[in-house]
Amino acid sequence: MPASTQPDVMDKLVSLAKRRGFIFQSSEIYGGTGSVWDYGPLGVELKKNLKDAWWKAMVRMRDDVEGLDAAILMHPRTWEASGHVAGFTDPLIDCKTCKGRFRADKIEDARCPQKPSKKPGEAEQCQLTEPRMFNLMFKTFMGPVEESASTVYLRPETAQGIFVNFLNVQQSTRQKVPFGIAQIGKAFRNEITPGNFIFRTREIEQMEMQFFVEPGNDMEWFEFWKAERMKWHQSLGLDAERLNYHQHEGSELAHYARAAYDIEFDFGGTLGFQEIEGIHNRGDFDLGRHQEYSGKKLEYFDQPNNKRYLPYVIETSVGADRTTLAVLVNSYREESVEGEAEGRTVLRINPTLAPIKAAVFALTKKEGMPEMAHRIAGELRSHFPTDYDETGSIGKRYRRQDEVGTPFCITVDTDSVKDGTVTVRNRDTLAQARISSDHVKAYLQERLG
RNA sequence: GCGGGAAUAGCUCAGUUGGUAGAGCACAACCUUGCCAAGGUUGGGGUCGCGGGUUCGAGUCCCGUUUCCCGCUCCA
Repeated sequence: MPASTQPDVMDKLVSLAKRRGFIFQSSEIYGGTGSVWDYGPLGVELKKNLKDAWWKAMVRMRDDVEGLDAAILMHPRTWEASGHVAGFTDPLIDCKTCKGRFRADKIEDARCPQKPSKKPGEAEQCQLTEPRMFNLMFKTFMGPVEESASTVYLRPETAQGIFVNFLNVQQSTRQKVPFGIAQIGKAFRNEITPGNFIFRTREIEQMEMQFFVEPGNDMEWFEFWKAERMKWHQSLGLDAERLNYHQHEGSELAHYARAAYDIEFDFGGTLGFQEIEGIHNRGDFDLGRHQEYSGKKLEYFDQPNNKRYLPYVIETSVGADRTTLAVLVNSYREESVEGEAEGRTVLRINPTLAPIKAAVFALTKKEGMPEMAHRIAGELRSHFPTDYDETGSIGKRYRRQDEVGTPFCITVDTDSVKDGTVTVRNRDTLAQARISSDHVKAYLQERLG
């Protein structure tokens, strides 16, 4: 993992996010809930725009990917088949003396932190506890009476909802392999060490696509999606030099994976490069296991070639929360303005993702300016999120909008009332254009994409 | 989950040897100005994370707890 050369803006971003209504800590008035966050008025717009951009790229623009929205609660056997009941249940051993913690199945490799030359248990002061289980899946009950209800889990990943619906989707849409199924949804993990704002949380939103291919074509499609997904992140405006691939090798590979790459983003500071998306070749592990555990055949029938096989799966899995954070980190700037003592804080967010697209100002509260500005704002609002502001100096209002990444500000002045022209100010260039108020909508639509 | 540190207004912080809380910025109203955070007046907002204890009296001392940060561990 390359070291970060980018500044650490996380603390400033946490503060800005709260002050301006992007992200709040969950249940704050009760002291907060560990590593769970709420998206405020601007945050929900930003995240929704991000999810819409993904959905458009993965589902709407492709005829070989279908959408799905599977339920969070699934049959408990799903998680036995997927390997989560076993894989999520690691017996851990603590050392009371050296304060170390080790996985019971890895204890042979581990070294005692207090006596690195020895293994835990060999160092004379080491006092090991009995192995304890840490299940990272959230467990709950289905049925009103707890004692007689069945145990169910909040899904720790969205992928299994796609696998169990593989034939439903294939048959209902008459898709032929190769094709994919995409979905956006919540997943839940009892992370032992969450943190870093919305980077690692216990309730996450994933954007996943499982692409089903004929065995033998899998690595070709793996390379295709690996490249495709990198291009997508760059299309969001994430800087190319802040993105890189990380290949999983050997013990890093998950139990299901034949090949895996992460796309990492440089969050700056001590966090540095961290995974925002995983591209995995899962082979036929999942369909094979579900076939075995359910007793239902999940094979695909290739009619022209009269072949029957379990498809291999290329998975792309991106965290919506992490990518939202990446967009915020990437766009945060503190800039000096020529001739100004105070600089400005600006989010240079891709206009497609910006929570507010335009803000309309009345230069003063006199001479019919507020009325005209309100009228323009009202017209724009039916096309995209639009803000109205008439308080404070004009410069202050520009700064307010810069801070939340609004691409365009429209100002109504005394001339506007007379001749119908307004000033449109560009967030990034600070350039001002004088155009007819009748053309504002078209002007913005052209530039917002 | 373990060890260490922290928690006072929306934000950043001050608060003396224990004596019932302040600043700057932000926010709201009004005046003024009028195209890049100008100025003035006024105002709202904190039972000092939460719960106990010691004390005549606790933001301050003690215990517990929650949350956050750092380091382990974990991230299948």
